[in-house]
Amino acid sequence: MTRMTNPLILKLEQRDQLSEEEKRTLENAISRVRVVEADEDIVREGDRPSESSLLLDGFAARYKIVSNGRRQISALHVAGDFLDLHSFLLKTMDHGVLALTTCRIAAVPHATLEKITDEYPHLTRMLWLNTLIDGAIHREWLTAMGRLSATAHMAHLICELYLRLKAIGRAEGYTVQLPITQAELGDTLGLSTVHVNRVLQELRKEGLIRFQGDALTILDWERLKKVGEFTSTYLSLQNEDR
Amino acid sequence: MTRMTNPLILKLEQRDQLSEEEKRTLENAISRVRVVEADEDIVREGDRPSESSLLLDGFAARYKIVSNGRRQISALHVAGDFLDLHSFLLKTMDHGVLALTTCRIAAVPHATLEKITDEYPHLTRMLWLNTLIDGAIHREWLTAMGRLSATAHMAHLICELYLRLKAIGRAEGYTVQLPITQAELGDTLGLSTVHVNRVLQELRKEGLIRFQGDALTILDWERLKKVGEFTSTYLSLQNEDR
DNA sequence: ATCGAGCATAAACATATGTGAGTGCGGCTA
DNA sequence: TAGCCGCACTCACATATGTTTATGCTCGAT
Repeated sequence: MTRMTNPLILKLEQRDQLSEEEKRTLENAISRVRVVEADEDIVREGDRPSESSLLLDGFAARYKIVSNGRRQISALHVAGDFLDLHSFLLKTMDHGVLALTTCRIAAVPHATLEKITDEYPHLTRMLWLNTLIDGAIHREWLTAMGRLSATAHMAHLICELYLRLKAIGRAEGYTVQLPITQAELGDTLGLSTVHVNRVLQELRKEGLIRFQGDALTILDWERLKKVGEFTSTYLSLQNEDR
Repeated sequence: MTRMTNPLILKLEQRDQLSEEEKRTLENAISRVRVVEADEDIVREGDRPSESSLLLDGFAARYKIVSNGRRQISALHVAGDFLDLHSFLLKTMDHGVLALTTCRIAAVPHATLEKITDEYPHLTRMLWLNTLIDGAIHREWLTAMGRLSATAHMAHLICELYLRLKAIGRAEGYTVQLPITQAELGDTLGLSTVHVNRVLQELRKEGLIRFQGDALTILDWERLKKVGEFTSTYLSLQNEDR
């Protein structure tokens, strides 16, 4: 993996500058890369990982199954995201992580993370920041789920995913590849598959999006943002001293 | 404030041991204590705090207002919780924090936090852990909101609050003081006030809880846990090396 | 070239939860 | 002591979303 293509570094450098040494440290932190096929578990609930998984390519989801077999997805992840950085300190996984598409995953040993916290304070803060952004996204999803209509919630999610994909260079104009089924979107939004379909029809009919196959195009960014009551503050896309 | 009563230290020591020096450092981190009355804002959306607020006593909530004036509470906080530790690295508040009761609040300057990250790696990890637990709670709420019935969701919340209050020594047997109105519970669960009332009636009728005034008593812990599909893993109440 | 699997879509119907408009209690405040 | 205000609680009715069942694509496998 060359430095230029490491999506984690890309992600962090949008939030603050990294020194050459910090970048080198991050690259050396990766112990091995594996491939997980779509629909396979990357980490399971109850696991106590000794390393954290960094998603290099593909789409993954954190999820939980409740008693009647229903599933809730609590996070969607794209290249550059850590899938379970929290397991470094939380130890036991309270949810599973699933590959939505074929995923390339790098392993970062917890021992290495501990060493980073001992020796590289600023890099430690940047990793901490990474988990704080996850938390900010959780809060935003909670608000959308609790207080927005299904349509607004979907619009909100689409805005977020578009910006996150754009931030790692995976948008072409207003089009992104989003290989996520309507059932998976339902599990993300807390909706039934049928209702996801209704809501997508509505967004299409309103001329806000096009979504055929995996290609999602935002046709009217301003109106979509308005429908989804979306503001991007919580994604911390600004470069600041941290 | 004497060491014995510092609820943050109490909280962290349940998760891992702290050295005397770490405890002293935490205590010295507090620059001043203020009191905020019920229904006042502690931090506002859009603020860029230069210090983080540690709740010493009282109940507080993180919240967001959406366009039609509806409110969603994304976190409930009790003594020992940081209300906006994340603002140390996220910089801009993407939500507000509100006092639900009279609150005693200690200020911890971000400059002090930065110094801690430079000099005390283990203490840094413990603060990071603190925010990771917030994140774990968010994920659990997402699952409950998306995939549990209103009744189960309420049961789940009650189980969580009971354990969190017990963990800081604020439970008497199965009774806790919970000075939260039904409207606030609705904003937490994403429900209307009317439905909160229905759901509480049901839990009472089932003999699971008693809730008069502020006193909440769990009458049948096992069945309440079952109704709310509650397991406490996500609260990280175990003591481990971190 | 055919088949099957997975997925998007549709319609009819069911229901959990929301809305609007009240009542009444209990505790402050004057 | 009276009056008010916030809060718990109720009822009748409205609706957003769920459920069940089915159809027909599309694409990969054989």
